[in-house]
Amino acid sequence: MSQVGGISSDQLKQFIERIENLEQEKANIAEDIREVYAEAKYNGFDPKIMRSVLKIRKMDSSEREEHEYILDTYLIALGMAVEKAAPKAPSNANESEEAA
Amino acid sequence: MSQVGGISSDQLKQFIERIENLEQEKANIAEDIREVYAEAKYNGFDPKIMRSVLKIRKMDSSEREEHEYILDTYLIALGMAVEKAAPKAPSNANESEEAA
Amino acid sequence: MSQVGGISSDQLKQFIERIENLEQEKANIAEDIREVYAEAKYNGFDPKIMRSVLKIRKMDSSEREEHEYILDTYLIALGMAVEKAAPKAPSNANESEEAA
Amino acid sequence: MSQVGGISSDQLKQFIERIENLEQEKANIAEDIREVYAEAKYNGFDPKIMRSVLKIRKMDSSEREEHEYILDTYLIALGMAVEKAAPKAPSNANESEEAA
DNA sequence: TCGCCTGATAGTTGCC
DNA sequence: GGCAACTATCAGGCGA
Repeated sequence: MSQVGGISSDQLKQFIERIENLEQEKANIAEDIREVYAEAKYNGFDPKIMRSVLKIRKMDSSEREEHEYILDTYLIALGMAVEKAAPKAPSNANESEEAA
Repeated sequence: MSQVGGISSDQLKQFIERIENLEQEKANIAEDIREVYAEAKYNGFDPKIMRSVLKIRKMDSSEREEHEYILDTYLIALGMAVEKAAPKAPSNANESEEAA
Repeated sequence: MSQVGGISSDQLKQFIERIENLEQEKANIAEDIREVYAEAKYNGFDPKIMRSVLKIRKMDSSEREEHEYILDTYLIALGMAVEKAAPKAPSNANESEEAA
Repeated sequence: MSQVGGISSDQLKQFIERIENLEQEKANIAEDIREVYAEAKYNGFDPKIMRSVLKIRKMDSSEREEHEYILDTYLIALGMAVEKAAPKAPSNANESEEAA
């Protein structure tokens, strides 16, 4: 007896359980990721910056350029044409900062 | 001259500032809320419990529809409103069970 | 030479890549889940209802503690565990009642 | 009769209602913000970029520089020293990515 | 007081 | 292309 009101309850159950299993796997991996962040943090890396790095690596360069181009246009329009961060000479920009 | 890079900088500025103002108002209110909690705490009320009360009261309004929604779901799952579940091919839904 | 700017680039690279791999696995599983939904839908099941079922099953495990939590909250609110709620000034708590 | 188990239920009610009102105001403002975004979008502005602009305006410059400095350091350590504002030569920007 | 952790918010993605 | 669900990020609250 697997027919209830015209639908196959067994089949539904199969689908439900497959999804539940996959959700569980996904949750496990999310947990693993959190652990890696924690480990990295313990080793002195800033998780927040790591997320920025991952985001940059994820965006392909064309996408990144497109976004930055429009953003620059907006900032210029607002009169905020920020000289972003002196990309040429970061080495001594603020060495005295923490001396870490 | 309010056109920069093909966009209206004045108009953009207006939008940005309106949002910033609203964000500021929102932040102020959040601050007010924190103050009320602090005041309540000072008067001997446990903020954690207060949050529970708020949550419960909030649920009370949305809970009913949620419950009704779940009830409907059950009814549908029981085939009492199957037309919603399988509009295309309810008649042979189980036949394809093994075929998949 | 794995020290750049005072940090271990090798170690950082390890962390970044571990996370990227895990993220990839997670994305794959999310994709699998979407496929299961699609397959179920193809077989006549409403994804929305399936999500409800999942939600209900998930609640079933956490529901008990949630209910107990709400019950506790009510008991506390009713003063049956007041020591937690108003340890400092329970005696005159009501005097300020009208002052507000 | 406003004392229940040693706590002032009236006073509690006052606090609860004040918070609920504030929460409501906050929700209204959030709604307003959404409307401004919608209006801006209707006028041809990209909401996503607008959010970037707002974020930049929100961060004070020292904070922004700090973040970018560390980020650059990480990217350099990973051999991804992207010439941020160099749209001219993106062609080999990521070649070094795997070379490291 | 610091670090963790949960809940709120913002952003992204997939679906219609 | 808009809408809705889901995910990730962030900030505040909590406990050690």
